[in-house]
Amino acid sequence: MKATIKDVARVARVSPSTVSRALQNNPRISQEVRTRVQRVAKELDFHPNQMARSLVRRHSHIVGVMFPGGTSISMGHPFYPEVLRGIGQVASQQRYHMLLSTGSESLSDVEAVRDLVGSGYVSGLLLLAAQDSPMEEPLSAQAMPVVEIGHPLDAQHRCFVDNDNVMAGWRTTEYLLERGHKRILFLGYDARFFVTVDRRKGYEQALAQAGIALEPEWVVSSRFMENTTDNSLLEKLFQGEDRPTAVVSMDDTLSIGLIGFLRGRHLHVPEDVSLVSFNNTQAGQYCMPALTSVDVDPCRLGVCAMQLLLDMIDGKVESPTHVEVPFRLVERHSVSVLHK
Amino acid sequence: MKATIKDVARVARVSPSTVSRALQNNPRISQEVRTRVQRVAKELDFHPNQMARSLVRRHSHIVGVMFPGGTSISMGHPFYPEVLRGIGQVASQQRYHMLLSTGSESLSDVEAVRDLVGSGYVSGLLLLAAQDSPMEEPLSAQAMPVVEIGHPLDAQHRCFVDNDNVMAGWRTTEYLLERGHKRILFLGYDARFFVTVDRRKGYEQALAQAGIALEPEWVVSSRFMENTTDNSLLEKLFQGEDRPTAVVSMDDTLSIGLIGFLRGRHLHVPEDVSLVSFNNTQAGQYCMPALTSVDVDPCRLGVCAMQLLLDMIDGKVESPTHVEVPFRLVERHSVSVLHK
DNA sequence: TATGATGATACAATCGTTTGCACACTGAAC
DNA sequence: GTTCAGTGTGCAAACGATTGTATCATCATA
Repeated sequence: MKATIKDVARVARVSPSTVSRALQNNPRISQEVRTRVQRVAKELDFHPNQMARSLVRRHSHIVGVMFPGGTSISMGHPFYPEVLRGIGQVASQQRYHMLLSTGSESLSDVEAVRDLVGSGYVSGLLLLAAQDSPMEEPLSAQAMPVVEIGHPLDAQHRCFVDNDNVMAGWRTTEYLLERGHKRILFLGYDARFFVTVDRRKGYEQALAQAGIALEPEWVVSSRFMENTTDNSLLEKLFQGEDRPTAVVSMDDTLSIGLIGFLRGRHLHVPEDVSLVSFNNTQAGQYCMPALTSVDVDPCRLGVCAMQLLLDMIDGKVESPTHVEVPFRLVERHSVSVLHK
Repeated sequence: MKATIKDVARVARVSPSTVSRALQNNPRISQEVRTRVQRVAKELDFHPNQMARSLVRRHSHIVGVMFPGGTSISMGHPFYPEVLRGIGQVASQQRYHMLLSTGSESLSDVEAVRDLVGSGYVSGLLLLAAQDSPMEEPLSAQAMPVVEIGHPLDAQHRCFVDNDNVMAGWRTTEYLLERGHKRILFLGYDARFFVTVDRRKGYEQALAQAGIALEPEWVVSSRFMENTTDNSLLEKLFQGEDRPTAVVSMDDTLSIGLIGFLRGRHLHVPEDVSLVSFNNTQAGQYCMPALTSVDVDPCRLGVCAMQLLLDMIDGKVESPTHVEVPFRLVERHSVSVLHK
C-alpha cells in the first residue's frame, strides 16, 4: 500500500500537520524536524495524494483540454497535435497536468465539456473552438478560467488566442495579386469555422483594394471534397478562358485534393493555376508541387493559450484578454508569376 | 459557488447519504424520495465532486497516458496522435478521462511517470514505450495496472499491445524478394527502438530463407538523417553496379529523405531503387512517388491498449496479456518489379 | 518570581463524497 | 403484546491531505 502522511508522521514521531508543513518548507518547522521528516518521507517513498490535496486546496494543477468534433476528426489533422504539443510544453514545465476530453459519437462536445467542468477535476479549461458550438451554456455558470484557441463568436467577453486571420486572408490574396493574378478563387469557406470567415474578409478586402470585383460564386465551400456532386461546380468554374489563375485554399489537404482534381483536367499547378494554402503540413511539404502555405504556428498557439490560462488561474488576469500569434507565409513551388 | 451534496440534501429535506444513494439508484431508497432528490439535484445543477468521490472510492476513472521523449519529439510524428485518437475513442465511450504526461527538457520521462503515478490521480497507466527507458523502477513498487504500447524489453512479465514486428519485417522483405529484388537495404535500424530490432530479425529471416547472404553494412542506422557525415556512408553504398535495388525503410519521413538524397545522385524511385516503407503517413501518401508503406494501425493499437487497461482496472485480467494488432501493407508506387 | 514574548509542535476542523451500521417504523405472526 | 422481518432513513467514520488556532516549553526581561 502507498504510504500516507500518517505513516510518515508515525515513523518520524511528529503529527501529520508537522509533516505537511515540513515538506512544504514552512518556516515554522525547526531545521532538525524538517530534515528528519524529509528523510523519512524519502525512505517511505511518500508522495502526497493530489486528490486529497486538491480537495482541500480547491485547486488541482490540472487543466482540461477540449478537442471538438470527436477525436475521430480532430486528431486526424496535424494542427491539433501541434497545439497539444505547445500546451504540453508549458504544462510539463509548470508541473501541470492535462486532462483530455473529446466529443464522440456517444458524447457530444457540449456534454464532454459539461462533464469536464462538472467533474471538479480541472482548475481551468482550454477550448479548441474551431467550430461554433454553444459552449457558453455549460460554462457561463461556473467561475472557471477558460481560454479558447481560435476566435470565438462573442470575442469581447472571452479570452482567446488566435492568428489574425483577416490579415492572413489579406496577405495570401495580396501575395497572388502581386504576382499578377487577378482571377483568384477562395476555396474552403465554411460559415461554421470562424477562421475561414475571417480569412474570407481579408480576401475580399485585398480584392477591393486592387479594384477587382468580387465574384460571389468564386467563394467555394470545402464540402466539395465530401460531396461528388459539388465537383461539377468546380468543373464548371475551371473551364473556359476566364477560369481562375490562382486559388487561396483553407487547408493543405484540400489543396492536395484540388491538385489531383486539376491534374485530371490537364491543368497543372503552378503552371496553369497558382495555389496558396494554409497550415503548412508535412503532406503539403512533400506533395508535388510542394505547397506555398501559411504556417499558423499551432504550437505557439498552444503555448500562448496555456500561459494565458495559467495567468488566469493565478488571478493575474482581470479583463478578457486576446493574444495574437503571428503567422508566416512559407514559400515553395505552387505559385508562379503571371506575365501578361 | 457550485452546489454540493449537502445543498441538495437540505433542499430535498433528507440526509446527504440519502442523496448519494438516491442518485446512484440504490434500491434501498423509496421511489418517492428518489424522484424528489433527483429533481432537486437537477434544479441545483449538482454534479458530484469527482475529487472527493475518487478519494473515498480509491478509483478515479482517469487513466494516465505517457508519451516518451518529450512532447517536442513525439507529437511531431503522426503515429502518436493516431494512438491517442484510439485511446480517446474508448475513453469517451466508457466515460473515462485521459491525463496526459510527457517528458520534456525540464522533466525526464521517468520523472514524468513517477509524477503521474505518485500523484494518485490515475487508476491505470498507458505507456508509449517506443524507447527503452527504465520505467520499471517507478512502476514496480506500485500495484498500478499498466499497459504498454510497443514491445517492451521483458515482455513476459508485462502487458502490452503491438504489431508482430518480426513478421512485418519479414513480410516487407519478402514482398521485395517476390518482385525479383535480391540486394535489399535495411534503413533506419536503431537498437534503442524495439520495433526496428524486431523488424530487422524478420528481414534477416526472409533473406536467409531466400538463401541470400546478409551484408551487415546494409543495415543502416537512421541517424544518417541527422548526421551529414553518415551520408558518405549512404553515398558509398549507392554507387557502383552492385548497389541495392530495394530498400526497407523504417519510416515514411526517412523514406522521403532518402528519395531526395537519391534524386540528387540521379537515382529514381521506383525505376532505379524500390522502396517499402513503414507508417503509412499522409506525407508518404502524397509525396512523389506515393509510398508503398506498412500501416501499423496506430489507432487500433490505442483502442486495444485502452480496452486491455480497462479490463485490468476492473480486475478481469490475471496474468500478463499480450495483444497483437494486425498490420497492412498498402501498395502504392514506390516499388517496381525487377526483370532480370 | 511573575510576565511576556517567541518559537515549535499538536489539535481539530475542513474539503465533498461514500458506505457500514444502527435505528425507527410498519405490519404480520405467534 | 411481544417478537420478527422487512423497509427506509440518518449517523458517523472514513478517504488523505491542509491550515487556523491553541498549547506548551523556553528564555529574556522587569
